[in-house]
Amino acid sequence: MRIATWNVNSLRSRIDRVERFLERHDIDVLALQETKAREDQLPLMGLQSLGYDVAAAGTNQWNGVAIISRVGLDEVTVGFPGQPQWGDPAESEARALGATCGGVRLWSLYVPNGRKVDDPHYLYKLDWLGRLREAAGDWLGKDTALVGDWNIAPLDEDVFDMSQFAKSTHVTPRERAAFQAFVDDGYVDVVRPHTPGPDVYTYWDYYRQRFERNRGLRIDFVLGSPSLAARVTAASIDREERAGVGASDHAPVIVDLADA
DNA sequence: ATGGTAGAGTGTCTA
Repeated sequence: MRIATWNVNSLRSRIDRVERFLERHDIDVLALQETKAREDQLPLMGLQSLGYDVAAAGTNQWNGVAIISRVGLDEVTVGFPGQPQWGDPAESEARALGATCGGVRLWSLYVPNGRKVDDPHYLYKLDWLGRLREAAGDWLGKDTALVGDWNIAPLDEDVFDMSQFAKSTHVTPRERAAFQAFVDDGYVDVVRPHTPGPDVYTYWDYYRQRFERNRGLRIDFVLGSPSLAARVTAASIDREERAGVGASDHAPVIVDLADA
């Protein structure tokens, strides 16, 4: 089974790229973030004609998560137990969607950005991650994948220039500790071992031709429970998808799983 | 410190 995660930065504006991506890589399950669409705005027809079911959460113009699957889409859950709220509850719920697809419990996660270190959104981000960790502890014994845009660059090597992030979110010790806590609990970054070398980035800002100059961040991750991590046979970052006119600012991350 | 680009959708907000 081949799963993928992609911060698509608007599903409606990029539906053609999404459909081509699914076909090009023969994807079974795709988790999306920043869909920026209400349920009634989802472009379903092309996806369904390709054989996929779609589940989504999101009601505003900034967040939104979805799971697209052709191997089953069961036990769909909007939000995780204990998930903190921010503003409109519907906005908060648009950041986590769980579903069981082909025997794997998959969570499409859009971790709060945090905005600025002195912004209340930063504390919301830390609280959100802590609550997710509490909930995810109960899923360690199953085939679980926590995938999506974590809005954290855990290591200096995940950042094109650390000096530019001296006062920024995404790299602070508290955010990195919040990420590391999942690893300490037993969740495994299943992609890094399969992407050796310096080209680890998954996100390049639209500003200042950051992609063309390869000035990126690694903030999109697939964390697997021990039993899921043991099934991983391959993983890659689809940098091609970030190129050209009409690209998202994130690249998709792809993971292959052996049969259970 | 600010600005640069993109997407939501019309006046800004978010990233």
